[in-house]
Amino acid sequence: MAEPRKRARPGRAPGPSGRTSRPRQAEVARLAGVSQATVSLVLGGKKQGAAISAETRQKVLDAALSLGYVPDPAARRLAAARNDLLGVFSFTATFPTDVQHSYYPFLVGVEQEAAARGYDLVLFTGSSSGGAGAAGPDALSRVRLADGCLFLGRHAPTKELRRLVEDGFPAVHVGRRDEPEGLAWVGADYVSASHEVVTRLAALGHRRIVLVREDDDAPASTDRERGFLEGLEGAGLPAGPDSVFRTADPAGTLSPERLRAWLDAGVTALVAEETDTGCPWRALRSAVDEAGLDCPGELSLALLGSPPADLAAEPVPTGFDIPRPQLGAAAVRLLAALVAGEEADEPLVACPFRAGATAGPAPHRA
Amino acid sequence: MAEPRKRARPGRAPGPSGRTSRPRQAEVARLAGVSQATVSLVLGGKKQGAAISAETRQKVLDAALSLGYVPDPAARRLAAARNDLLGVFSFTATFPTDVQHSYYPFLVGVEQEAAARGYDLVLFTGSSSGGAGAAGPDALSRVRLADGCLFLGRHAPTKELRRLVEDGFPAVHVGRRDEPEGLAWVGADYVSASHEVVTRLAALGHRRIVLVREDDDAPASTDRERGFLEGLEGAGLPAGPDSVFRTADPAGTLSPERLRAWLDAGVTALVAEETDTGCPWRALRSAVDEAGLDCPGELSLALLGSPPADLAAEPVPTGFDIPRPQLGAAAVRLLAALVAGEEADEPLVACPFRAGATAGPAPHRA
DNA sequence: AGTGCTCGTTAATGCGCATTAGTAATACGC
DNA sequence: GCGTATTACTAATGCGCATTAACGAGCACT
Repeated sequence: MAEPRKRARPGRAPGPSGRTSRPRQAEVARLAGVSQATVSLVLGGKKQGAAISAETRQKVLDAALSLGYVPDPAARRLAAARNDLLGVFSFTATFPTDVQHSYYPFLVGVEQEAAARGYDLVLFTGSSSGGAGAAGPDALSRVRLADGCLFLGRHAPTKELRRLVEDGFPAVHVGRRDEPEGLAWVGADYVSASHEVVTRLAALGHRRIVLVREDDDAPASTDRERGFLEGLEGAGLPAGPDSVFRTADPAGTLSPERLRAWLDAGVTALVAEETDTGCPWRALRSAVDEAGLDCPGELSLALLGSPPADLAAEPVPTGFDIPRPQLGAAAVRLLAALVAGEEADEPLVACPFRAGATAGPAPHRA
Repeated sequence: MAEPRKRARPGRAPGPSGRTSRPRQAEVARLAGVSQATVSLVLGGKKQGAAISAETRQKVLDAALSLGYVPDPAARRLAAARNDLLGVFSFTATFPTDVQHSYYPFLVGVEQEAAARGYDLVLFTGSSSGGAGAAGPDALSRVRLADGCLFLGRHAPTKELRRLVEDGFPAVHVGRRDEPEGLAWVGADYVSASHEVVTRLAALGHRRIVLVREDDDAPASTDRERGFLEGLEGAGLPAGPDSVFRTADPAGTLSPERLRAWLDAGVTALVAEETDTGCPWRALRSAVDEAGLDCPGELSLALLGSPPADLAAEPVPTGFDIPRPQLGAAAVRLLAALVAGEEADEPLVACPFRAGATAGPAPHRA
């Protein structure tokens, strides 16, 4: 018969201090003079079925408190229960040094909502699974430690996500996503919001409006373009193929000359999409400055999203705000529902219009 | 002889799809014609001791691949008696809406270092343990589910922290801290950095320098004051009790008149400490503006810390930078050492001097 | 007194994996 | 030809918890 081995256990203070390891249910049970099963029933027991006398319950609670007992999340999980942990997985560092595309605003909402529902958050990182980036095919599977997981970032590996979804693991992507079929997501309603921006511009008298977007087919870009085009249509404006300008190399091609050309062609308003990097908007602003154009006067500008932090001030861009905290909160709500086995869905969050100061009445045609 | 019950297992695909649950090592073993233990050895085996023939190893790997086996992290962690989780506990929301005192810069370092060491992060929040704020007396107990925990924020409850420390739970506070004796911490070397700032000012010819600080006896404030006084002493300057000005209500008492009075008394440089709120510096700046003083010309200003994000630009304050990411990383290193049972300590992180543009040579006395 | 309850508690079991003692098989030495 | 290494693998065990069958005690009826 193998003797119980003594493994080195982390969490146990080193020898001299004489301290013991984290308490287990067994120790609580001993102290309370009951069995381990009883402890489990008392502590785990939000449930009804439990028939525990008030006296016993109290003894157990006291013992647990005095020992500072806290259940082991892994064991809880393994025993087919929940551990009240929600994962957050980003496909880049969650806290990038480059303050640009950070998930901070989402996390504000995520934290609040999770806290309100009694969940703690586990931050997983793409890179942490090996430092060398892509890691194994199980990079994502670490999230299974939690009851469910939120996914942030554009470049989620579809294949591995599909696996999680197929296994019925509760997963929610922040941002619209078609790829792994069946993956739940919450997203901002870019279509409606973009539509509205165009409608407002049209109401200001603009007849020729051009969308500047990145040359990337992320859903976020597609949605904005769709809303933009629908907006044009709704306003009875022509929507030719040259209504949309794609910038492969934004800084290079979006030149002051380009701007002049548009103006000459009758364009009076430019709409840029917001992205991680803020490239289109940045390029637009600098081109306008270089060309020496008067922004609300000669040319109206709008931004389909929130401006990057570093140029949020001064002329507040006309456009719409992405309610990121609300998005984060909505994601947590959805995830919590999935974890609970419910079938909730609340995919779209509305983006309020932001008046700003970069759009004005269309200038009278020469 | 209890019959194996069939529990509803999360992570198992629901019935109709006909999917079977994801494979276990046992299935891989069956397919490869070996035992579960062998599978574990092959798959888990970064270790040396394992004696596995190349042929068997390959069979197992093939089988695992063909079944798409991924290990269950919960089981892995349970069996390994470690969960590779480090806690992060803030005494306010970790992601405050108020962008002022955010822990973001720390988290950058914390995430990086934790990732590099293969730890995931559990985010606890003061409020998450009950919604209604203070929660039970065991609010802090939750952190025990991690292997160790980082504490952020000024207002950590000493009593509960003491409990954790006494139990040998690995805990590290970010920021110097005496209170619960034995609590490990990492902090910025405010003393040396403040000392240096004063030395530099003295080198510029300033003879009378006043420190503006909050009326709070946090270690961070105390340290700066100490460094400030030592700096004066080192430069052979007088350090009377009126060298330090405490602002109970900063905006109110730090008036332009106050400034004038200092100037009249021969003060040529003011040094403000940095705090969560940035109050002292903010008050100082606005008083100087109101008084219509020429900053580097008539009066030199220095900030003992990094400026708040919203007024980081324009005249970059002379002073020192707090290397928060490095602090976060150092905290994780220390915590990891404690978890491993080592006795490492690396408490102080140096703060580099920032030349800035708010300090210049002392004006010639009239 | 015996039968049928309900109530409170415990013993037993397994989740999926890592670990170690142990066994079978082959190689080596004299 | 028999002990001793060495190699390649398997059986058995437990991590900490949730779950459930089973059990003893008390009580109300026949």
